[in-house]
Amino acid sequence: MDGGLKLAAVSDPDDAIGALRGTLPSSLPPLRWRLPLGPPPRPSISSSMASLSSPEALQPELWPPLPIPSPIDKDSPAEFPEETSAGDLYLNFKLARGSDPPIGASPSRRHPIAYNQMMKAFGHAGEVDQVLRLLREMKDSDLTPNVFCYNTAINSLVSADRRVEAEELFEEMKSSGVRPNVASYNILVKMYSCYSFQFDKACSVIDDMVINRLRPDSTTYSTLITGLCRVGRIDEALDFVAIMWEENCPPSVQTFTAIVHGFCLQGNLDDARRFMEFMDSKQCPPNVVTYNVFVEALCKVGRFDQVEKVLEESKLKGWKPNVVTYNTYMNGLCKWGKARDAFGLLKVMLENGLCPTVVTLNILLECLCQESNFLEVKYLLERSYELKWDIGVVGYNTVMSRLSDVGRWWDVLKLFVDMVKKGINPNTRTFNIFIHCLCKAGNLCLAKHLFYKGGFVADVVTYNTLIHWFYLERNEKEVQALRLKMVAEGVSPNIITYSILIKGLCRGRKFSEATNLFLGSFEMTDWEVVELLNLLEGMGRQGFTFDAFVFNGIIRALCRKGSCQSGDLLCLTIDKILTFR
DNA sequence: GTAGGGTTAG
Repeated sequence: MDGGLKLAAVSDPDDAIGALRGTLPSSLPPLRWRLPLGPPPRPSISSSMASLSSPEALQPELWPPLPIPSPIDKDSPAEFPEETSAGDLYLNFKLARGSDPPIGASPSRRHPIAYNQMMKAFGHAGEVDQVLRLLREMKDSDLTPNVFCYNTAINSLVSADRRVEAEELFEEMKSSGVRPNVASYNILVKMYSCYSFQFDKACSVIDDMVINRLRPDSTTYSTLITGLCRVGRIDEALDFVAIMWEENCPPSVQTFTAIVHGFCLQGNLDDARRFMEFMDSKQCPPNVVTYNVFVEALCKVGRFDQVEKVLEESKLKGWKPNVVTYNTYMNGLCKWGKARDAFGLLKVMLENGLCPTVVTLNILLECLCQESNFLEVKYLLERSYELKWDIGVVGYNTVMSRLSDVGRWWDVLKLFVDMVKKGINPNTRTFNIFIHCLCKAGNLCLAKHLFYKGGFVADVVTYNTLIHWFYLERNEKEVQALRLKMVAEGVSPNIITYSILIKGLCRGRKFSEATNLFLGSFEMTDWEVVELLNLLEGMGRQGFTFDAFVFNGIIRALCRKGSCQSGDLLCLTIDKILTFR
């Protein structure tokens, strides 16, 4: 931790944490690419096409006789009057989904609270531009946005990963005379800790809080801990747990769940389980969210026997599986090709009084798509409107993505039109699929036009897609323009970006020079640096040679981000460089 | 009565 936050080393107030720490992994992610923990590969495209060309190949047994859920009554288990087909099942689904406000709507009551409620609803629906429109509308009239309104708007920008705008709006709030409160700062901490993994900046925010006489609270620390755990820096996360105790701000189940999640992300299920036992011993037992995290990790490695055991023991352990638990379980089964078992879980959910949500349906849709069971999918899509089955943008994206994978561009276009006709707003991912589709179909020109004129906010995937295809065309001018726009828009590159750029530069035989240039353009997170080193290591094994340009570039990038002061990452890099030679 | 932290789908 190299940020400005000045925290004296605290003696660990809890021996158990200290004892546990001794067995924990080091704070940096493992040096080598981790072995994929995921499921076996998807079915091949050729088998997909085969199933499409012969309807007999459809497997109706994928839709086992399923019960009709009775109207939702959360207090009593659903009844199963009779067996029915999949279509009838969906007819009876009541999706737990509130309606979103229509685009362009304004609150009828001209009051900050009314505005804030609508802004929050738009933010929840991912309509950040609508949130900003309402904020401007307030400012343009005689209503002054208060700290709640600003917090809502900044938070929605952060959730959409529009970090530059979030920072600007925070400054605008201050210059408008609205004093940020603890929640405002916590939103910024979340941005730096959980979205860009710039922990030094997150700590600077906490410094600012203190300077402004605001005391970091449990949310502040939990947010910081969440980010650290997401990049595998569990040891440092535990340091902050110790600080929380020291500061009389005891960690909560949220704090601990973030740590369990950290272990799970590393595939370290033993420590995850031990940490859950530790939670029990601290009278802060794991709750349903903690168990959901654990169930997900078990699913990823295909330990469904263990999942069953965890569910069986739930009553004994004092927690109740919820919809997320079952969705997670179903998703795991689908990913491991156990479609039948996943569909079978619908019945179990209903028996337990849980109603499937739009997420459940999207998981099952994805399941069908993975099996390229497009006839079944098509049937559901065509009838979804009359069935009142709210498939939503995620469902459409799922199907469009898979259709794009198998080269059915025309069907992607038809679905796009279909969703727009139904009033479903395409999102960034929809555009990404569309752009990817255009690129694969050889119409890079139209893809570019859509990117610059399409009126949507591009994310890192959009940039990656276009950079990849322009590189294949050896169009360095467009690549350069995209890189500059990416920086200007505050879109952070991810490991895929680095990978594409390095591959592209190698193809252009300008490896050393261009990599150096490239490394100088971006600010990298610790995780990205480590992954980049792994990438270089892999390339080294394949016979690529590196020179001082490359290593200078990495070290300069590290120093730019301030890592030279902390030393750990720098030492790691230098160690790595020595192994390359 | 309004804002911020842990989990699921594309």
